[in-house]
Amino acid sequence: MKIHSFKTNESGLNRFFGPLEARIMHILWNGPEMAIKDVQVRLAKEQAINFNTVMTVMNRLVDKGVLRKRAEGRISLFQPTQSLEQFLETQSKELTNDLLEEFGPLVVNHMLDALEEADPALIEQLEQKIQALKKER
Amino acid sequence: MKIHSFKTNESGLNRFFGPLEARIMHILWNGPEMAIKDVQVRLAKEQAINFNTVMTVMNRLVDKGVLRKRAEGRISLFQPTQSLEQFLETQSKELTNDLLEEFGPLVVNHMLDALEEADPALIEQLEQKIQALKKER
DNA sequence: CACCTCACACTACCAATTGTAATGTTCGCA
DNA sequence: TGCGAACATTACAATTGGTAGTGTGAGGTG
Repeated sequence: MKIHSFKTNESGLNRFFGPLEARIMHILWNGPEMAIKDVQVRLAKEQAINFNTVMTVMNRLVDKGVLRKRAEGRISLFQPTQSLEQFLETQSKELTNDLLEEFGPLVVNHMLDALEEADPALIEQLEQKIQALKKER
Repeated sequence: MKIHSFKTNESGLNRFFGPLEARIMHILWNGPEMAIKDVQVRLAKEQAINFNTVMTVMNRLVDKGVLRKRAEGRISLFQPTQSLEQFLETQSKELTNDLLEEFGPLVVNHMLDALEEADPALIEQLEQKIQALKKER
């Protein structure tokens, strides 16, 4: 399975995951390989949460392919299948492709506006890349 | 209400709508203001479909703000609140902004690759726009 | 005038997704 | 040898989208 929806009314990891899923991924991405208990304890620091709830969601994340589960004796250790950077890289690439594929020229028109608003320096960066690409040929 | 999610595993209008919703929007965007019956008849040409099913989904689309409903005597006429062009414009803009906001420089790195793959001419177009923007200042 | 039909409203059910949690099972160790 | 921790199984609730039955009201026709 994979991520197949990008939520426009959320932000951060919540764009890709449900709220509990997102908190779990956040923990796993900012720490070492962990057992369910470890995750549950960390979550419980903010909000009491049932162990089984955490287990269910984590196993679902395994089914989705974003977590890897490994048996270590009688406990299971979990870690993301991709680093956060890889994940964002993959997602942003996929979304960029999808956007271009779906909207083509329309998106090009927005890119500059969006870039300027987000960070004008990015426009420079983009131009550099275009120049580099041209030289290549 | 509005569109909250962009599906990466679908294409076309199905990225924004459920399958039946998408077919309904397609019809409404490619024809005049219509009654439920009109839409149902058109849909039924491909697949038998219950009048009430169509009505329910169309009313939900009104709730979501993508259709406008207008009483004409005892029948209701429906039409999109935005033209298809406006809708795609809005969506692509929103998504582009979201993407930049969420990923910033990461997306810039992908844009060229994506552009090149989608249509190399778009890169030209983008460069033109950058030049135009520079002159402006 | 009674009635029938048609358009619409209301309500409900199903499947999938996500959060929640009770109950059941297994296995190591005290 | 039986307890407790970790895991498995199962299920329920809310939400979203597809489906459709039943109820209501208004207009035309016999």
